[in-house]
Amino acid sequence: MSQKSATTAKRSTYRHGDLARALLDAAIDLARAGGPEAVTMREATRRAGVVPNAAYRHYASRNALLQAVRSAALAALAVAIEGQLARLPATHDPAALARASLRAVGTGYVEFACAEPGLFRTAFSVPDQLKGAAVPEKAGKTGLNPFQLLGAALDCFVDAGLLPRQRRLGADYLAWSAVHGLSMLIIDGPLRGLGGNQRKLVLQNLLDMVERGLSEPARSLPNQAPASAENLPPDPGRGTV
Amino acid sequence: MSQKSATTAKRSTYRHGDLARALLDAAIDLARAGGPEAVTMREATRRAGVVPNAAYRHYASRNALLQAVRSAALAALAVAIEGQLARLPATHDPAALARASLRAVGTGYVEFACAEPGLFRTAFSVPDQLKGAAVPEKAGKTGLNPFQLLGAALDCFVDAGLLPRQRRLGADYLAWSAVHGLSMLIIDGPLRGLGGNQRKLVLQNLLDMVERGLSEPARSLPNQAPASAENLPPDPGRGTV
DNA sequence: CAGATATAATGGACAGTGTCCACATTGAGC
DNA sequence: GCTCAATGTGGACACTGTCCATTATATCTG
Repeated sequence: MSQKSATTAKRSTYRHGDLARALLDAAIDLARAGGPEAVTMREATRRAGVVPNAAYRHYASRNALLQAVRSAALAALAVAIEGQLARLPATHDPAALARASLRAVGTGYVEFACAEPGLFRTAFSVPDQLKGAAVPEKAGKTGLNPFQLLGAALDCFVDAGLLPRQRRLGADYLAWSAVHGLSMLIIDGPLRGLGGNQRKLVLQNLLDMVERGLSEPARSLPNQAPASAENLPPDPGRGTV
Repeated sequence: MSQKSATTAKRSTYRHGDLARALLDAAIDLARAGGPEAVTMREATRRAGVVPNAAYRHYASRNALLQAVRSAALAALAVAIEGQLARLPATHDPAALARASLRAVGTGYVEFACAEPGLFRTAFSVPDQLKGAAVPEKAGKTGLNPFQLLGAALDCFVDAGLLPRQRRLGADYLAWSAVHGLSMLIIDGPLRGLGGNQRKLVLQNLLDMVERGLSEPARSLPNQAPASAENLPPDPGRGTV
C-alpha cells in the first residue's frame, strides 16, 4: 500500500509547509461531500496528516474554518455564474443582452446548487458573521461576488431601459429570492431529484416570472423610509453575501 | 427556590407518564431557540428530568426526534398560514378572493419565518426522509400542510379563471420558490434585520411578481415528460413537504 | 391477592467531537 | 551558533450520540 495522497502522507519535516491551505482544502472537500456539518476540525487535521490541535495555530475555531470554506464556496458560485455569462452569444441589442445576462446569472446559480449541493448549503449555512461581505475571498474571477454579479445584471436592465431606475432598489431581492428558493427546493425540498430536463423547464418558467416581475410596475421601495425605530436599509450596493 | 416547572421537576413516580410528549416539547423549545442543531438528545432528556438513554424508548435516534420536531414546525407554519387566510375579508368576487388567498399564504409563510426563525429553519433542515409527506402531523387545523395550502390557493386561481388549467402544474414551485427564498434572505441572508415596514414592502413586491408570473403565459411543463432516464415527476398533489 | 411479564427508566461505557493547557521542535535572524 | 517566536504534539476535559446490561414498576394473569 502506497501512501494515499500527498496530504495524507506522513510528512518528514516537523513543519507542514502550508497547513492553513491544506486544512482549508480538506475542509472544502468535506463540505462538498457532506455539507457544513461534515466540516470537522479533527477530520480536516487528520487529512492534513497533523494532530487536531495544530489547526488552532491557523484557525481560531471550527467556526473560523467553516467561514473560510463558506467564502470559498461563494467564490465557486461566483465562478459558476461567470461561466454562464461568458458563454453568452455576442449581441448588439442591449436589451437582449440584459435579459440574457440576468437569465445567465439565475441559471449559473441554480446549476451550481444542483452540481455542488454540499458547497451550496455550506455557502448559505448561517454560522454568524454579519460583517465582511464584499471581500475578494468570496468573489470570482471578475472580483464580484454572486450578489454583485446579480446586481450588475440588473444595472444592465436599467441601462437598457427595461427597468426604471427608481425601481432598481430592491430588485435584487426579488430575483435572488426566486432563484435561491428554487435551488433549495431542488436540492433539499419537494423538487429533490428532479431530472435535468424538467429542472430546466421549471427554471425557465421561474426566470420568466422574474423578468416580468421586474418589467411591470410595482410598489416602489421608499428611498427614505418613514421615520421609525425599525429602519435598517439593507444597503444593496455593498453586496452583503 | 421552587421547582422550575413540572417537566424539570424531579418526579416521584418511576414512570414519567408521557415522556414522548415531554421530550418533543423540550425539543421544540430547543429548536425554537437555537434551530435544528440545538436539538440535542441529552438536553431534551435533561429538561424532561430523565436520564439520556430513556429517550431511546420513544425515539429511535436523535434524527427521529428531530423529524418529530420538524413535523411540529411544519404544522405550526400551516397554522400561521391558516391564520392569515382566516382574517381575509369576505368577498363575492372569486378572482379577488383567489388573489387575496395566495397573498395570504405568502404572507403567512414569510411572517412565520420571521417570527419563528428557529422553527422555520428546523422545518427545512434536510435530515433525510423523502417519504411520509401529507401526514396529519405536518398539517394545520384544516388538515392541510403548508404546501397543500398553497396548492389550494392556486386551485382557486384556476377556478376563478385567472390561471389556465394547463399551466397549473408547476405553479406551486414558482410561488413557493419566491416566498421561501425571501424568507431565507430575511432570516439568514442580506435582508437580515430588515424592519417590519420595509419587509412588508419587499413582500408586497414579491407577491406582485408571483401574481404576474402566474397570470402571464409561460412555458408549460410537459404532462408526459420525454422518455428518458431522468423522469421523476414531483407529483405535486401529494404535497411532499 | 400474588406472581409473571412486558414496558420504562437507570447506570455504565465507548467513540467521537471542540477546545484548553503545557510542552517539544525547529526555521529564521541576531 | 544561540535565541526566540512560530509551529506542531500530547494529554486532558466536557460534551455529544448510542450500545449494553440491569433495575424498577404497571399491568395482566392465575
